[in-house]
Amino acid sequence: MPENVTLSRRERQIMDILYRLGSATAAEVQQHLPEAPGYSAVRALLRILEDKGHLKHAYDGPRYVYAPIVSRPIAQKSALKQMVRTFFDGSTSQAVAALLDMSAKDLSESELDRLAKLVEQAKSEGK
Amino acid sequence: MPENVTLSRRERQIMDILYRLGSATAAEVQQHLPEAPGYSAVRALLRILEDKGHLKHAYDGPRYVYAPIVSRPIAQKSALKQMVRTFFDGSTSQAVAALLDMSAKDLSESELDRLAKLVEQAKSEGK
DNA sequence: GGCATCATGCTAGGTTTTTAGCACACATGG
DNA sequence: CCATGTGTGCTAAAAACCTAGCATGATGCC
Repeated sequence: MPENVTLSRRERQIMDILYRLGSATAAEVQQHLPEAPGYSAVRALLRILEDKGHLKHAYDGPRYVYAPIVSRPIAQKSALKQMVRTFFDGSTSQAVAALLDMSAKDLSESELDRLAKLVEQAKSEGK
Repeated sequence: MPENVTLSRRERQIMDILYRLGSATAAEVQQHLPEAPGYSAVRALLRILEDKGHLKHAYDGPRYVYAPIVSRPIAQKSALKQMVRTFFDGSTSQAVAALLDMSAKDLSESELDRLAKLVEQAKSEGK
């Protein structure tokens, strides 16, 4: 379990990439890093993250494939909580409103229907 | 304008606090920092953040009150984008769904109504 | 077999971050 | 007046972060 939640700059960048990709090799991580450092540096950081308990590696043939230890759903939840707390005074509905406002035009009809259903469902559950 | 977006660990913590509080003195920031360092250290970091263009200070009688330069709405948007991209494959509706799922029980009737309206509105606008 | 290739493990340094401490300025009240 | 408390600016050094380079082992191919 990752006890130290405050990651350094590079560590956070790497974790973000891994959550985005699901899992990745050192080379892939390197490709996605902004202002990418050398391959060695990336590997060293991956090892550190593994030591700290944030990552694990598996073998894909000859090389390592790294993946976060905390599952995506859990990490999502924790990130959302942090976000709502920091930027929306703890108000989920404010956050949802901002999300909708931000990308209303990108949402398809069916996605909007799905969201409407979710809101309905929340209503009935709340009663 | 803040050109360097990648903040260090402490810098990010401080910016989060300031977005949460709106504005704060050095002492207040210190109180909210996890594993808070000494007062001097906090002030030094605030000065650095100001140099980098992330913060500005105003005078509240004898002391400084710091506030983010990038407005909350803009920062919200940017943080949400990052979040959706990292944890939800770029899908806003997935993110909304997760938010609702996470805290459906905390939402009041009226808040849910408001969200339903927003979804409706997005629908009509999208057409 | 021997050689290139590609992987990992490790470690030493350079750089950045983070911190505490000191110096100074300005109020306040005994 | 002058001691005291509370604020800021600055600086040096400790700590953490980040990086490159080298050693080593496995694999594949000529």
